[in-house]
Amino acid sequence: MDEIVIENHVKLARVEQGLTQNELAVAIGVTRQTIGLIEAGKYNPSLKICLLIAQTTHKTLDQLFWIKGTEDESLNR
Amino acid sequence: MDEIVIENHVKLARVEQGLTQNELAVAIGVTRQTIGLIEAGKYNPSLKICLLIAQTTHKTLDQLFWIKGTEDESLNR
DNA sequence: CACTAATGCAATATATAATTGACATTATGA
DNA sequence: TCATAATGTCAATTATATATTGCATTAGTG
Repeated sequence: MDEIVIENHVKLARVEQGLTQNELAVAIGVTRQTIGLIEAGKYNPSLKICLLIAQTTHKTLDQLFWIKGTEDESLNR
Repeated sequence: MDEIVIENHVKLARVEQGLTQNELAVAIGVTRQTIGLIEAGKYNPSLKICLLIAQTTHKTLDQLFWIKGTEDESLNR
């Protein structure tokens, strides 16, 4: 369960909505730092935060997050 | 960020694959208890575990997890 | 019924996500 | 160029996910 790498399009989705890291964070109810770390892929967020990011940015979970090397990786934009 | 309720179809997906909680847990590299708690909706798993469950059960994240009350809730089966 | 696999459920321990506060750096606009 | 917004990052602390162990309960199967 440890070797995998998670990639995401959170930054892309956020910018598309014209939101700053802080605005997204406040909308969801987390800290700016948490958003920054998630965007940087620095850690492994909770499902709840992922779902709230998806809801706020009008994306699906699958569009936002995937395992690096997944075959359909190029599909989620 | 706290009032929301997360629902999931992890149990359904696991049974469809003919796996026990323990087999799924071992395949993913977590504990049986972790799978049991996730299926029971008792807590809020990490994205990494969610992605590994999706990969192992051949489901998408969106098919497995959603916010209760989401309009397209009836679509993810 | 007896035996075992599968699941549920606690208590405690550990790892790590997430917060808080602060400061540095990089845009960006007046 | 100056000012400020936005982002990066770090240290310290808190909250919580996950592991571990053990035992109880349920579901099948002989």
